[in-house]
Amino acid sequence: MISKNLKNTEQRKKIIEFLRHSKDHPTAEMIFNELKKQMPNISMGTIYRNLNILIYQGKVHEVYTGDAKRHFDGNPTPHSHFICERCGKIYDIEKSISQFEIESIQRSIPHHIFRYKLEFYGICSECSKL
Amino acid sequence: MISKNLKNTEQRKKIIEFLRHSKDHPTAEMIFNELKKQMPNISMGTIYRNLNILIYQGKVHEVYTGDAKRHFDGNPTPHSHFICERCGKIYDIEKSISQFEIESIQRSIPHHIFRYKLEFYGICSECSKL
DNA sequence: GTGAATGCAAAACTTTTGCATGTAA
DNA sequence: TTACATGCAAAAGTTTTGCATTCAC
Repeated sequence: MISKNLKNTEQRKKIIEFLRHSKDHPTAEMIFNELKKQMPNISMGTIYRNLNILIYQGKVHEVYTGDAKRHFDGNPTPHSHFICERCGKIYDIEKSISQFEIESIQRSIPHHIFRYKLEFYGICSECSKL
Repeated sequence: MISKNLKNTEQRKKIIEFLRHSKDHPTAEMIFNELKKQMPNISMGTIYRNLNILIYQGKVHEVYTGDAKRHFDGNPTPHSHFICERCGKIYDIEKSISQFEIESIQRSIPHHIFRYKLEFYGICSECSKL
């Protein structure tokens, strides 16, 4: 269970900050390696514990690419993803589907939608060149 | 690398068949436990090896619910998912977004879309009652 | 002061793999 | 006959957890 009285630790702040500015959807290990430069003693346990809190709070989202690792996304603006099946790279896509479509789907089901995730899979423009 | 001359083994047939008829997006372990009733010696290695082939072929899809396990979906008709954040249950949603929206997004990016995945998160009607 | 968070290491899990054997085509 | 597939067990890899200590409030 996640406490209601969270503390604003240096580690947590650094993790959020890093994810806010990161464009490449890092894994826990990538975050760990990056923050270790500033905080040599930071541990994987701390990374994962904080990521799970941030996800629970909705401040961070996960992207699964099929590479068996979780990728984390701290971009606060609504967007979707394109995942290249050749190189595994994740691209942000600004354009999303219309609110109208979402509302239409919401009306058709008895469940209460809080948020949604839209992911595209294919071959990216870089890989197409090869 | 996956061979071009796949063989139609009893195990592979049973895995596809089970997924085709399953409505509840089982994990590898659930598939294993189910098929073990008919084939007591079937192994997890076989389950995973086949699932990965079937995914590669596009006959089976994966759903990530946030519970750290992969869930598998052999429903061949186009559909999206609603994932309950309380109970973790995955519901199929028949209604999807219009082809027009997808084409519009395709035109806005330089990458080549093969397929997409749409997932909704929230609280399901069962959990709302509690 | 007190509950929350950290670092470290061990444990828990899921998924993959090596290898000898079996089997579909 | 010969690739491909299986079963078994071990290995690999990611994520979680227990515990003593530290830290934010």
